[in-house]
Formats: sequence, structure tokens, C-alpha cells
Amino acid sequence: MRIATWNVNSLKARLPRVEEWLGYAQPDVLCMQETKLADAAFPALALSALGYESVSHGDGRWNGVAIASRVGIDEVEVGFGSDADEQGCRVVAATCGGVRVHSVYVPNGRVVGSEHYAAKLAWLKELRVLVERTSASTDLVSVCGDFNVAPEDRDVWDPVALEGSTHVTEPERQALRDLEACGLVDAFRQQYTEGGLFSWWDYRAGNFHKHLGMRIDLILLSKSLADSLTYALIDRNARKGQQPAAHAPVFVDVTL
DNA sequence: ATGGTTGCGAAGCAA
Repeated sequence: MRIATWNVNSLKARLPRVEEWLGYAQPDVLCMQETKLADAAFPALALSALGYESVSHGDGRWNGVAIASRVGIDEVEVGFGSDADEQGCRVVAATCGGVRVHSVYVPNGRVVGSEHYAAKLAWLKELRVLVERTSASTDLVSVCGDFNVAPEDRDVWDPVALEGSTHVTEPERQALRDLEACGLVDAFRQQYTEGGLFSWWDYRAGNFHKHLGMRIDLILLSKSLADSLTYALIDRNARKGQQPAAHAPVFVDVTL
């Protein structure tokens, strides 16, 4: 089973690239973030034509998450059902091929010390509560998405230059570790240990070509799933060409 | 890096 995640930065603008990618990467499940589409505008028919059922959680202009699956999509759960949902449509979960899949778009946090930064940490805590609850009832859990946190210094191009800015601060990294303490592992790091492997590059200043990026798009797997991990990849090629998203898709293969 | 690009929507915000 191939599980993927991709911050598409507008599914409306990116639909051709997503269709293309589904065609050659052949994921069984694709979690998307920043769809920027209301549910009513979600291109379910286009995905259906490629063999994918889908679920969208979006209200329009900002944020928006979705899951597309060709192995079934049941028991859909939208949001947290708590105050944290006021930060936008940022989490949707569904059971796909026996796996409890979460598509998450963690708040950016903007400036360290701002109310947005505090809200980001609160949101991550709420995600932990959700995952703890889910993990109590199933061993097959994956949390996929744009975490807006680079787990370690090796996940950014220059930790010194970034010191004190969001995505790399200790409270954010601790919040991520707290989430992983629910029994999840960063699947990519089961396969690769080296630095300089990124999933996001700012559009500006040719950062992609200068290799100035971060690895902030993660697939967290429960131990039962991680034990069957056979492959993981950041599809850097998908960041090239016509109208790329700022993020590359990431996927894992598990023998399920 | 202290500028720069993209998407949405039609100016400025968010990333």
C-alpha cells in the first residue's frame, strides 16, 4: 500500500499536476493540504475518473485538507470538535484499506511569540489528543501532512540562519515529539539519515534551485505500519516544471 | 536570506 501526502497550494490551480502525479506515482491514498477549496467546489469527479474516492474538508479561500483513496474511504472524521477548529479546516481522517489515515495542515505559526505561534502549539497538542484517542482503538495509524515543523537541524538548509524563526524552535519540535510519543515514527527517517533532503522550498529567489529548503511534510506511522515499511521517497521531480506547488509530494510503501 | 513568488481575488493577506 502506497500512502502519500502533498501540500498542493490550491487544488484548483494544481489539479493538472495532481492528476499527472496520481497517474505516474500510483498512490493508494493521497492526503492533500491547502486545497483552498470549499467542499462544494472540490473536484471529486476528476479524481473519481482516475479511480479515487475522496473526502474534502474545506471552506474556501484558505487551508483545506482532503484525502483521495482507491482502497476505500470510510468513517470520515472532520476537525477536532474543539476550539482548535477555529484555526481553519486543517484535519480530516478516514479509514482507507484498513488504515486510519489523517491529512493534517498544521498552522504556520507566523512569528515566534505571536498569538499565531501559540495557537500552532495548541493545535499540535489537540492533534495529539486526537491521535491518542484513535490509537486506543487501532494499531494501524498514519498521520500525514504539512507539519510546518522541521523535526531536526538536518531537516533545514541552514539551522544557524533560521535560528529563532518558526518551524525550527524547540517548543515546536517538542510538540512534534510529543505527538510521536503516541507511538508514531517519522517514516522517512527509517529510510534516510542524511541531511539536505527537503520537501518544501520557498517560491522566492530561486530557493529550489539553490537547495534552500526544509523537510516539513511528514508521514508518521504507527509501529505496526512502520514495521512493514519498504520504501519512502520525496518526489523532488514533482517540484519542477510548469506551475509546481511549493511542496513536493512524499510517499511511503507498506506491505499491507 | 532581511528579498523574493505564488494564489486568491481584485487590494492585500498568507505562506
